[in-house]
Amino acid sequence: MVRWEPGARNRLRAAALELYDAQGFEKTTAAEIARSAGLTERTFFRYFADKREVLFGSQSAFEQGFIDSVADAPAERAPLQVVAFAMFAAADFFNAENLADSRLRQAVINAHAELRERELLKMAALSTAVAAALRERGVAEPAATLAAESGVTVFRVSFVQWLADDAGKSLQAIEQDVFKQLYSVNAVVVGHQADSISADQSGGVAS
Amino acid sequence: MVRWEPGARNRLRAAALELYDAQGFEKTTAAEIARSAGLTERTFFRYFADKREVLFGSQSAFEQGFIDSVADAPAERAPLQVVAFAMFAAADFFNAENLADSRLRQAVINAHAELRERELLKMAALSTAVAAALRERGVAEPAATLAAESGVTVFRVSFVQWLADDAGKSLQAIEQDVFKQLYSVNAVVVGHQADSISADQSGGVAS
Amino acid sequence: MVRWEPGARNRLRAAALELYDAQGFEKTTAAEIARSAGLTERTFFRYFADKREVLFGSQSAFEQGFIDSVADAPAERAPLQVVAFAMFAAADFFNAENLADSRLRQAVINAHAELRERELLKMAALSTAVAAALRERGVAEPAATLAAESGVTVFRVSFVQWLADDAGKSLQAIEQDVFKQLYSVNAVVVGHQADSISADQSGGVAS
Amino acid sequence: MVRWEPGARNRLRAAALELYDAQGFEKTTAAEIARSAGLTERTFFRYFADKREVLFGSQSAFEQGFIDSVADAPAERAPLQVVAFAMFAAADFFNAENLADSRLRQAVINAHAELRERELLKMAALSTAVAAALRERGVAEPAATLAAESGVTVFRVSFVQWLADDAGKSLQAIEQDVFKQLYSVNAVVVGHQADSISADQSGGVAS
DNA sequence: ACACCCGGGACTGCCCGTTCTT
DNA sequence: AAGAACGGGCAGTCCCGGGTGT
Repeated sequence: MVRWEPGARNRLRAAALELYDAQGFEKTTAAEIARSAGLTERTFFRYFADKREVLFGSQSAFEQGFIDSVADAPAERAPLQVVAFAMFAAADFFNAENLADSRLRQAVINAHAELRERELLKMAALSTAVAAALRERGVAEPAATLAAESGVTVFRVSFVQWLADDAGKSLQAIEQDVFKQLYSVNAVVVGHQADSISADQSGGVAS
Repeated sequence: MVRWEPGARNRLRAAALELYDAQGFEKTTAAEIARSAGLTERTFFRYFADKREVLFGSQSAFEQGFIDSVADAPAERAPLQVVAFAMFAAADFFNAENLADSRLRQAVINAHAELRERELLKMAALSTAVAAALRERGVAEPAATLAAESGVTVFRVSFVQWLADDAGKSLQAIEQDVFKQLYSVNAVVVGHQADSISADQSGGVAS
Repeated sequence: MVRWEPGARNRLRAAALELYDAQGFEKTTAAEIARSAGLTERTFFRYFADKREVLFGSQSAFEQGFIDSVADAPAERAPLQVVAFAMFAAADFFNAENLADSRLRQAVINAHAELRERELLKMAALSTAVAAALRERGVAEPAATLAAESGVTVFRVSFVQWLADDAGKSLQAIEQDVFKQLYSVNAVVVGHQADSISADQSGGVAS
Repeated sequence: MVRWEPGARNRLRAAALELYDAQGFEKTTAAEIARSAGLTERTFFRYFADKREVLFGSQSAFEQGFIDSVADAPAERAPLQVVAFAMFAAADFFNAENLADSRLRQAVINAHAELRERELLKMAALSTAVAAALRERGVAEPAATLAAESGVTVFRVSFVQWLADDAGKSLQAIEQDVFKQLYSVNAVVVGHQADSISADQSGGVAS
């Protein structure tokens, strides 16, 4: 007898996802979801803080894994490498088995600005937590925040590719590719970038 | 053609900011804002799509400047330098005159998750637009998105510092510093980062 | 023990009828009705789909009785007689006890086109249901619809007379009279009506 | 020389019909109709009292013809025959040329209860006017009302058939058929109907 | 005759508190 | 302890109308 996850919660989540997909997020009322799960609207809101949260509550394991892995990363790594390590470690929360579910969920989110907002908030919370974990490791600001944000950006870009990819490439493999791309983007001007930038500025933005 | 900013809009914005600051965002009703501006709730929603938008509608000039500057950047620049150029160019939308306003506005936003959500959405829209502008310049994906996201991240970190800074340092100057930091974060492993990362992974994430 | 006074629905209905009568339907706001019943506007709309429906929700027992009696009518009756039977059977929903209420309600309805619209819709729904019940008995179209509409028309005319009548005549008795009148109206030309009509037409509408 | 495009009313009507048909009546806003006609919402309401009226304003010629024909009917006719005469006379407002338009319009009306309400009100007004015209001819109540309602019912039933008919039968011809059916419905019990009805009642509704 | 600005009210949906029942 | 029943409060959208300018 599992007390932790009552059936009601999952029934609500499944009903919500299906209805959001079928008729759109805004056209689906909380009462409708509840009815479709055999419950009342009031009960829906006892399980989920709001109509959006029903799509976001289940990612906490991934997020926790990401954050914990920052602490568990080998010492002596540069901040960005620590984030990469954690990101790779957490990648197997998304695998071939839940690819279809992830695609459906993401399609629903992408279709509605309200849901995008919530997703961005979750991502921002993740990157804030990662930055905090980096500071715990002794990384100073703003390096911690920059590394954390960069890592989360790589994850997002990779995730989109993973969903779109039909060749069955793993999320981890994609992350590695994207990470290399990030280095390329930054490496172009390596060595003199800071100077060239300020030089640029003095000439280019004569305010 | 838009003739002139109607006074009603500005009165509503000012009233909203003041009330959000004084009693909190959620405790302030739209009717209250409107009344305080000498108008009705109905008029409030004619000007602003929702209660949050009243804090975000006025940034479009900055955003447009940012995006346009991407197109106007000198040729032969690396993507990240283009973004930096645009960011620097747009920085003077925030100056000593509106510092106090910006601080107040940001304090209100930071205090409420709902407003943070909207801000994140605006930032995401900005970075999407910047990425598109980069692609117009011939930058391929995912480099365009990575550069755009990195640039917007730098802007955000810089903006926070600018608001916190009491020494009167300009936003542009701060942006230059943060940009250097971003290069540092990425440069640590320059030359062998990609290999070291994949090597890391094969040994480090054998879950 | 009880947090709210019971009978919210009835209180709302009573308050609405009184206010509609006193100040007119349009000049009465839903918020006003609710306030007058010790409730909020939101609750008013939870009980009644719209501001008009508050005057029409309670007739369903009568309508159901009307329809059911069509099915219960003795076999071997002509369609119009079946409808008459059902109409007579349902007549005792309106008696001396609720005459005053019915008069007040009807006065309010008659005074406002919006309410007349709704009443007509209810009557149309009734006659549609009666026609369907007739078809269940084997009556073909368009006879079923014509009989149902005729019956409902008789009911309406009778109802008006019943409300206006000060002699205390029962609705059923009036219905019988009106029904006879309907036969008279139709019987005048019995035997040659169809021919005379078409003949009429060829000569009469040639212009 | 003309400052505005002429025919605003007709443009609005056409735009409304198209939008009501394409996306439904309720999902179409007045602002949308106006925009689609190159006008403002305010102008829409200057032409049409409400959103429904845009579908009903053009029938007045038919209604006037119907009513006038009651007065013009040959003397010495029974009330129901007078109504029939008028109905036949007015029938040529609906012909093969406007059949398609009528079908579209009716499909839109049938799809929305709000529009059905308004149509019923127009029909009720018509039958009231016809009854008044009959009284002018010396017909007493309730015969006038019964005859008028019966006639309008026949028209409605006929109109539905006309719209559904693919054989190109004229409205007038259909009206004649339906009128015969009405006589059949009433004639079944001719001669003893009144007595049998009251007898019925005394025995049949005693419960 | 049309534009724009604004008010006012109907109505719906989200989200919440409390009470009663199982 | 879960859930139903009942009601409140506010956001937000739409219909409709008045007023003013051009």
